[in-house]
Amino acid sequence: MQQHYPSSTREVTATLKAHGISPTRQRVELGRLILSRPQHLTADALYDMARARNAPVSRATVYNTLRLFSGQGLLNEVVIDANAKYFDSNLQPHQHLFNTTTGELTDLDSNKLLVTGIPKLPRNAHIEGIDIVIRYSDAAEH
Amino acid sequence: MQQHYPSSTREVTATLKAHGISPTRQRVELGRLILSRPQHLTADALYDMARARNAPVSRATVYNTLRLFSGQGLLNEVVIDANAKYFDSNLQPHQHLFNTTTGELTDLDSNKLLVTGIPKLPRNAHIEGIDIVIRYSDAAEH
DNA sequence: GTCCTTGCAAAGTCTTTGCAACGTG
DNA sequence: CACGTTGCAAAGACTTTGCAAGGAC
Repeated sequence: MQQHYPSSTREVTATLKAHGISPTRQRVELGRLILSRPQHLTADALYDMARARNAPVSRATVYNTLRLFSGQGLLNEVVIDANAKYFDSNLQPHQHLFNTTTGELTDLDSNKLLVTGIPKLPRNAHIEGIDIVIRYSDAAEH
Repeated sequence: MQQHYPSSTREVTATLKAHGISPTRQRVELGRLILSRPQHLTADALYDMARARNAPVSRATVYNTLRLFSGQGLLNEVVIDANAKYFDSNLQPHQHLFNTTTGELTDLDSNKLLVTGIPKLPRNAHIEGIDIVIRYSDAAEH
């Protein structure tokens, strides 16, 4: 199932409504910034982005909106390390490639990676997800 | 290669020295608590543990010591989600099983899980590690 | 004695919250 | 108008740091 990334005001408004979120000006602005393509943003990066586009929004609203979007299934939270909490607009199952030298985070298609040997879990256990992060550095180790 | 988990004062002292860490009373106490077996502890849990054993150590020292131990390769940091930063005394390659209902975090043997399909990285890229967390819940979804 | 370590308290960072003003229907 | 939302500033959780007192060798 392909994912759609809404970019226009109208599209974002419709997406928010479809997820039970009332489309205020700030939410639509933030939605256009983060939902329009697969990407990973921190709260701070989104805040800066909004200001840069002359669509200033308070930090509180950025945090509240990200929390709301995640709760309503519009974003996933990705924790790459203790100091980097990203919100990911790509909702397809996928994995991450993290360049520890540059901090660059890229997506890997789910169907390219295969994990085998997952142990049996208790009968009532329900797997919610498998998070995979491949970390690599650019610098050669000497 | 099997890993040894030092538990006596003497063993921990030797381990610290072997890693270039001067074995002060606080460090040896904390080392005995966290290095003696494979486990995952947060800074706060270690702090509480030390107090419970009548080996009180300040929070600053707990944080500084955990940072030092990690930097010297005695511990790994594991981030399971945005609100849970653990220090893991198991240095063998392994993966994590995280029960989202109870918060329980268990280790999986590296050789049971197999990941295939890792894409080619640039020539000078060096894979530092592959972090895998399988999240599951106890509750049945109705 | 010299240098490193500790513990306290203060400062920092990131995130959430209380609340009055504001907007939307 | 009623209700939800925003923005500010304050509060919170967690972690780091400055510095004087204390400890290791």
